[in-house]
Amino acid sequence: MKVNKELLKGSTVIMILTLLDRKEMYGYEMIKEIECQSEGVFSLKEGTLYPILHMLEAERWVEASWSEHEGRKRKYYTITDAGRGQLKEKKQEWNLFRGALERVIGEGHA
Amino acid sequence: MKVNKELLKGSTVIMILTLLDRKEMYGYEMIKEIECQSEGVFSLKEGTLYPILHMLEAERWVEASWSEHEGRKRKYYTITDAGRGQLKEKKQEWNLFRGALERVIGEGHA
DNA sequence: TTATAATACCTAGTAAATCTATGTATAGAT
DNA sequence: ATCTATACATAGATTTACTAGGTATTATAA
Repeated sequence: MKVNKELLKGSTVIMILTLLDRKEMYGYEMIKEIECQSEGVFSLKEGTLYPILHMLEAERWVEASWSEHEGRKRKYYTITDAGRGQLKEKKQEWNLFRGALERVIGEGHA
Repeated sequence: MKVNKELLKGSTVIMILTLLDRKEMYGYEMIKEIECQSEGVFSLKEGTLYPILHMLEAERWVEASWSEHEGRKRKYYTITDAGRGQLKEKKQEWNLFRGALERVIGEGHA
């Protein structure tokens, strides 16, 4: 499929980039935030999130820096300009996907 | 993730079951129909569709029967009651997923 | 005081979904 | 005669996310 292949990856990446577009965050915090904001629907696993964060860093869509908070080491991520561009693209992709699926399954008039 | 894992499979299955809930169809026809109704966004490959149809049949969500039309053999699929139940469930799942994602990425107020 | 839960990061291996590529076969158009 | 469209099918590769495991610190409860 044209969009969906991107979407499975996209639906996670789009959430991460959206959070980082609001403020810098660390991985563990993102998991809790996504769980909270989605009202428990998404419970991202660490084994899912961390590899994605490393990929985002390799793509230069985010930047990471270590800092210490109350004896704990945290890796804070910030979004880059390229990341903001990607976010915009992925949001358009999501709208395209959602619109197309709903045309097929007939939401809005069913 | 709780929903997404189901959704990648689900987004295709939900479309197939929706089509079959309207009328009986054969595989090749479904590909063209989905492509048309989604305005070209989804172009399901045969290598994707046929294994799914066989799975749906094994799950007893659809039933298949061969018939001939102008010298061509077609395998027509019809939805079962169990299939209609699944369709209802998958539509609820889609709404849950869409709602949760949009709460996180802030559509509706962004 | 010791065990457990919560915080905070990481990776290897596995499972699941879809795609690519390929095969068979017929009908119609060029 | 060859190419395109129709119509089915499967094997293997790729991609994505999960499971399961590992390290380490702090706070809480038994």
